[in-house]
Amino acid sequence: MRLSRAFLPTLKETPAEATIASHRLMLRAGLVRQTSAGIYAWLPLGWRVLQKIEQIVREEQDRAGAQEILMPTIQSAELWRQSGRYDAYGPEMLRLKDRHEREMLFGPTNEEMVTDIFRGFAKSYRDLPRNLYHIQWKFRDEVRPRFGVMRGREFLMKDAYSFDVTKEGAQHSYRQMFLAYLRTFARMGLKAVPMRADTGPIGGNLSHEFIILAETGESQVFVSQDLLDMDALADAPDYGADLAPAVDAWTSHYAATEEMHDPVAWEQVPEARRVSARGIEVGHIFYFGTKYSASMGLSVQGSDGKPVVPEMGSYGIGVSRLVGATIEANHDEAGIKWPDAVAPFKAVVINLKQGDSGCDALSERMYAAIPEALYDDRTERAGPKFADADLMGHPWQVVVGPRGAANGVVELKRRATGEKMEVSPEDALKKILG
RNA sequence: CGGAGCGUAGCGCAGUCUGGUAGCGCAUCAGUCUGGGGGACUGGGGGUCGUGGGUUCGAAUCCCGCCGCUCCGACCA
Repeated sequence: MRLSRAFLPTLKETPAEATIASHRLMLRAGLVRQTSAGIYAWLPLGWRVLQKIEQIVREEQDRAGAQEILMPTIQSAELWRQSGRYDAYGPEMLRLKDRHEREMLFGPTNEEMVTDIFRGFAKSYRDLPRNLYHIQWKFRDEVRPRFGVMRGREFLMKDAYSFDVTKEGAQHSYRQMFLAYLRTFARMGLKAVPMRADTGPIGGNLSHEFIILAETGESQVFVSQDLLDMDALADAPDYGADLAPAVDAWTSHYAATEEMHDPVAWEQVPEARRVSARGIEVGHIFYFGTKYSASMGLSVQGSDGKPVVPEMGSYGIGVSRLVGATIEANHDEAGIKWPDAVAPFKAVVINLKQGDSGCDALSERMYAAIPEALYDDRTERAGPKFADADLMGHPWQVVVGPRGAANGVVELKRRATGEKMEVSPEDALKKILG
């Protein structure tokens, strides 16, 4: 994409409403534009990141055996009355009426709907297990939206729902998602820590939160360094095998949020290995048994001919929140430092002298050779180009200036480290594409 | 939901206390010069002062209602 024609509006000054780093940078780098309290429009740069994250989530869900569907944002109140949650959910649920005065709602989550869909098809224990997920916009009418997309009212979420015949089967489904989540966040360049969680209003009795560490996180967390040293991508799980050992390896180390913190157990962790930090919740998984299947009349015929009420779990990832969380974990004073996997552009080619034949030719050549490159072909001076490149946070900056063009070299800058090197165009491409 | 604050040009703000017909920086447009970290000069354009009402000869400014947004706390994917 050529910057001279792109809709990538950056701001020199920070809009007054933004107080935390990710919100400030998302507005300044032109990722989003706020349209109401807690509601955002996604501009090209932000939308690209959102799609990158979504795609990683999708690939890891599919790999773990979940199947993608797409359920609507608007739901009928009738469905929620069946589970008893229509009255229980409270003012966080946005309720509306259609022209026939039928009560509707903008879905804050989809347990009822997916159970309704599933019960329409599943008749036999042979139809289980299944895990269905979708990536869809949710609305929760937060009392106080804040921190930009990190606590918005409308947000993009991946939510998966598993159906199993037995508790053991449900545990297996839970573990599949547990491991899939670790891989998902690791691929995004984030260090996510699973922590035992309170089950909250969704119910059930087995739950973990996935929290990434960032200085500006909203909750206090306590975690053993041993857990932080583990590599989620070390070996790909065999999702069909017994996953208990793999999950146990992760849950055997101490990790807790402030609410679940156990000072006595914490004392058992060697002092040098204790890490006390701030965290941002980016995922949450639950096993909740037959809470919805029972209340909504989902049952299948078992191998003995008798009805079985499926065991369920639900698994959420805050996709839009991850954009903010990634920035919280990867930025400096000048701007964003995108991890390669989610960067909106792989590299920016900065032409320092637009109109100079040498610079133009070399820049065009670099631009053509790099897939997903942004080309800063504006007739700006060097200052604004460098500033915007740092602000937008492209992993690589390919700087083409008159001197370099004459000598056949470019300057390559790695945004994450600040490292700069003068290299031949070929070596630059090798590093970027390699 | 308790407490506090803010709405004036695209963004950041001054002007409001003490009423007299709207200003600064950045951005933007035209031109000239410049050309490796948000450059300089010259000349332009752009504002229902959130909104409705009231007071007044006269309201961005005073009074009342409403709307929107933000911050702190409680709550929460």
